[in-house]
Amino acid sequence: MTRLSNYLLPTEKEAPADAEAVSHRLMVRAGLVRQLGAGMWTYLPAGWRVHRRVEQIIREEMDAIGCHEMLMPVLQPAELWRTSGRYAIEELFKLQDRRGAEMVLAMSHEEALTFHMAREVRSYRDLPLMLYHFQVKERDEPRPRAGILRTREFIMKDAYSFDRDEESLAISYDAQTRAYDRIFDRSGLEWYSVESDVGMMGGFGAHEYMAPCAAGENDVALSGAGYAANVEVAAATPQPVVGMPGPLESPEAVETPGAQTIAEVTGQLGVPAGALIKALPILVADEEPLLVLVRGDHRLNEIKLANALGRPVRAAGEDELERLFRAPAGFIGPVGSHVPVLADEALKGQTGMVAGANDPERHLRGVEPGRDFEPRWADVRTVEAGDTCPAGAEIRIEPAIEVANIFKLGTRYSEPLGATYLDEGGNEQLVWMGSYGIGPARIAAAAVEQFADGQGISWPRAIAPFDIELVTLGKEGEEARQVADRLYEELAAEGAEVLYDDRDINPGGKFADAELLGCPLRLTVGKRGIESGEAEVQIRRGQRKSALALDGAAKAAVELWRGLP
RNA sequence: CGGGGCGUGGCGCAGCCUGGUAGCGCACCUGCUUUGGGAGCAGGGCGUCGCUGGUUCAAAUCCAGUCGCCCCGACCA
Repeated sequence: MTRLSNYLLPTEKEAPADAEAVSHRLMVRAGLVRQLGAGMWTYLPAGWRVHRRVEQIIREEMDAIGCHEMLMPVLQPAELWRTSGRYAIEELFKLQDRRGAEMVLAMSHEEALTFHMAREVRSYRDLPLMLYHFQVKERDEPRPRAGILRTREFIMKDAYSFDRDEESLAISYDAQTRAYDRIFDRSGLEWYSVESDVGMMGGFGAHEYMAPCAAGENDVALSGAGYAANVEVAAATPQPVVGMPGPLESPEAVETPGAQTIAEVTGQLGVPAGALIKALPILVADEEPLLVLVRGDHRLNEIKLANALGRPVRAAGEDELERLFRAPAGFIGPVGSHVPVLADEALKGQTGMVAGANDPERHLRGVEPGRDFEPRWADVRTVEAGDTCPAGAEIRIEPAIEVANIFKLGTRYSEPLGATYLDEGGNEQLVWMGSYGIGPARIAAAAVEQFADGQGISWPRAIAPFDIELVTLGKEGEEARQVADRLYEELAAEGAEVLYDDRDINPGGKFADAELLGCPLRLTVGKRGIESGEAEVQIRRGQRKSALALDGAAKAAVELWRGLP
């Protein structure tokens, strides 16, 4: 029995001054969560109920595809992470025990589970396997933010698949995909899955599940034709440049004294930014200079560049510019470059372009890639709103929270940790792995973001802290109290999870708190309704009110609840 | 890692520039009234002013250091 008079639900009229994100403000105000430190959050009872409901949906769908729940430690030997090659990660918390033995706090559990699989799996007959757990992850985030959206400690459902080969991995991956689709459909979120970056550490296929909302940390490129990709990897046809200058027989120097930025050059020469070649000095693997070219109105996408090269990249520093590129900052250009040149596909076939002349006083115009210099070509620019997707529809870009990701790991962990099996022919083979994560807290936060209104939270019914909030306007001993007490029992008998506001405060305060907390249905029992034999029911989303006959009200309310989103 | 901001009762803030023994709203407690949209009146409780050191007769206020928290960017296996 959950009576508000005997429950910890500390609501606040005002949000903490430092809370910006809608979910951060509302979850604190509604009494769901409280902060303990930077990126460290406590779930109060109602908040934890939300988390557990999300967990339960995930649990049911994992179990349904033959993925089995287990539990692994957060505290782990450092040695394991040295073996996998992940010990150097800065986000990894490192510590020592009293004897000085080195330990880590796990930020995910690939090492631990692969370690076990390496010992327990021996034969092709033992595979495939899918396992998961809900466990705390610890990450020394450079910047925790937005309440429970990005924290240093959080609970993740992480599943891992173990297969004989790539084909079998594809089947496991498919099963997980189907389970994930069902999980997000059931959660009541607005969501979609997108292609994502596979990262530098191998892997060869990845999707992220995104929940669009203002507080989202990711930008997603979408089109009406169904294209959906994280801008980290999105590819599209660029918009044409209007007002391009005509071609020239050969590049021609023009005086552009001191013009260092795109704006200054376009201003002095009277050409659109898209007519310029932006030259970016890049260091590949911290040592090799590379001049990367993008159209003047485009932005370089370092992730796409790193993926195209298969090696990490970073912008060159000022001293490295002089030393390795032998060119002055701001005036660098591809014609006569001292270092290799890589050009973005958007520059292919372009004529009449303006490029730096490696000279502070002038630029070159009439430049043609392929004629005046020979670059390596790759798609390395950041997609923009208004570009065209591969199916021909216009791209829009919107922020979204990454609520889950699925990833084909391949043999990234089985190899260093020695997870192998013997095939039918008695040959030792590496196990093929996949990993599949979901952040329940992010699902909760995304739901708050997506469905909040001026009054507060409006939970999808599947993950609300309670199904129904029952408000009585009667005090101890009054009829409205006795009728509500009875209704509470009837609702419970119907299987509803009910929060009963039996506090002795003004009606306005109860209504305001109920709308702030956002349970999908509110039932109100007051003197006025009793006289006409009715209880009032309000659907939180949209705040539509109607009357239910007190006789049979519980059944009717639960029926109504079933039809809600 | 770069930039910016903030630490004064549970929450939101004022006071700091110009040093003189801490205040407002909400919340909380008691009583009476009120009871379908955050109610009224009266009374009351709660503060090492983040911490340490310095200047001074005197520090929330000035100086130095330090810790914590937030925001923007970078980063995010």
